[in-house]
Amino acid sequence: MTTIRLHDTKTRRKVEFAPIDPKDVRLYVCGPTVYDRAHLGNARPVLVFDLLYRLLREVFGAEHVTYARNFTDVDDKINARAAQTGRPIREITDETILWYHQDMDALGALRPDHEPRATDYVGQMVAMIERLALAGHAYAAEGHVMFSVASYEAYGALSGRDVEDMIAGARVEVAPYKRDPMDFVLWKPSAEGEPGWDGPVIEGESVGHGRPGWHIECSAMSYQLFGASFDIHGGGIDLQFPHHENEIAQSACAHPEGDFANVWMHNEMLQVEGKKMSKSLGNFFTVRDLLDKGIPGEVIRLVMLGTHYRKPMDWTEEKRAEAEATLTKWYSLLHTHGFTAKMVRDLKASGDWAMDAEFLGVLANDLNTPGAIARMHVLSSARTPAKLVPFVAALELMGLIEDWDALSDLAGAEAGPAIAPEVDAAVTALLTRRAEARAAKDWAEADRIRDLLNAAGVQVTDMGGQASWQPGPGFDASKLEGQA
RNA sequence: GGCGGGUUGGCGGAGAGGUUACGCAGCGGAUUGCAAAUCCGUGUAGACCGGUUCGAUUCCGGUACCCGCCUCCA
Repeated sequence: MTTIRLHDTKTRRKVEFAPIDPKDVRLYVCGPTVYDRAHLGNARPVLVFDLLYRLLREVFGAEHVTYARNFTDVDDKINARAAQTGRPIREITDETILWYHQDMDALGALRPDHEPRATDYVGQMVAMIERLALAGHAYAAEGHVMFSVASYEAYGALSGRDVEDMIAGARVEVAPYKRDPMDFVLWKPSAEGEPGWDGPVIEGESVGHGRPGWHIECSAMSYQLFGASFDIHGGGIDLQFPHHENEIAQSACAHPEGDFANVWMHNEMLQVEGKKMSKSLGNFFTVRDLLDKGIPGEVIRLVMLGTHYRKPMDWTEEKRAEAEATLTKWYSLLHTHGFTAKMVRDLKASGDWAMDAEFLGVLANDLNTPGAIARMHVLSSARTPAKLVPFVAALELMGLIEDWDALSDLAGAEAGPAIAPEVDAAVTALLTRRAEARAAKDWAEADRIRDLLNAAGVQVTDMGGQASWQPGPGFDASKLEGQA
């Protein structure tokens, strides 16, 4: 069996991945707060952990891996959006979840097995908060329930921080209801009109109407779905502190019988043309923006996987173009070798389906996707359908082809603007004249016609004595007027 | 102020203490009437200064620069 090695943030070392139960490998990833379209940065962890999910399924068997990714559907940003638009919260979160699914589906990300919504687990959160209070790790104050950081001595282990240092840094929020500046909210009161639930009962007294703090949801939901110990917890590096540190504190104190997550994985951030993506710099865009511009999801996916997940990744126009060229080349290659949905099905059924061991080994080495892509380039140099099978298997594992019936569309460059019949007729007429000139070996005239067409952005290709054409960059039919 | 990450050839981007990353671009060649496409060949780079070592781009220390987190954030 392939050995998977993963970089564990907590120990800052690469570890051999040994699941608690190989028949039930459990992966939890922090999902989005659903108040708006997912931006490109949101797509990075989705794609990184989608690939981890696929790798785990490949190695342990699809039926032995469970992937959970939450939706945070209770949050001040959502409340603000509701207040600002006058729309019901549930309508906003439902709509955003729908968008999220559409956009991530377009990137070829598999749906997780569980997508728990925070609001469906408030009861479990309340129970966990009460449990923490009973064990002396939480206290009620002014309608809030706070987690007492001082009660958990291992606090800071994940992010390598020292509580004393952080207080010295003086960037912690001081609030009157905090016993200690580092303490964080488990439950907070809701005002009139804000979403709220009956709060936990602490020392025989109800805390009152309110809503959960942000961190508790992941602790409660992962416990409900996976139990006190599970294998991998993932998310963006920006969540390492405080979100994940707080999750650990809550889970470890509420369920000291478990280990919570054995391996912690964090992806680095995304930049755009060398700069942090931000609305003020004007380089902020959503996944939908890119898709609407005609950039296929596969292209976005290949660009993302072209940088190792633990390094900052820069989204650039140049990378987009290179990824698009690579994919078009690969899809055309398979198309010309006659790959179809049926052929792939038959290959899988016949036992001739084979995963390249080197490819899988590279990928299993802490999800080295750039290395895996490099290996795919080597595998793609095979020139018979049978020898291309390892390449095809790799392409599938990378999630770069979901629907083999779409191969011909993918292979034939992106469907450009429709060609008007009169333009087609004009080009064809010129090509006919060029064919006559070529037949007469009048190369000067033949090249003159091709130059003319090239000037209008028409790409002429001579194949097997036949000339064909496609609109290329800078295609402008008006330049052909009067030339036929 | 605290914590962490990065610096690789023209560009992107990996692994590995000593032997080809890979892709794009470029250059040379095959093929083609010429092109396109394709194929073959071609690149000794590793911020700077020290140290360890028979040998370091790869390990250790320092310097410089860049970036992220510490506040909602993937």
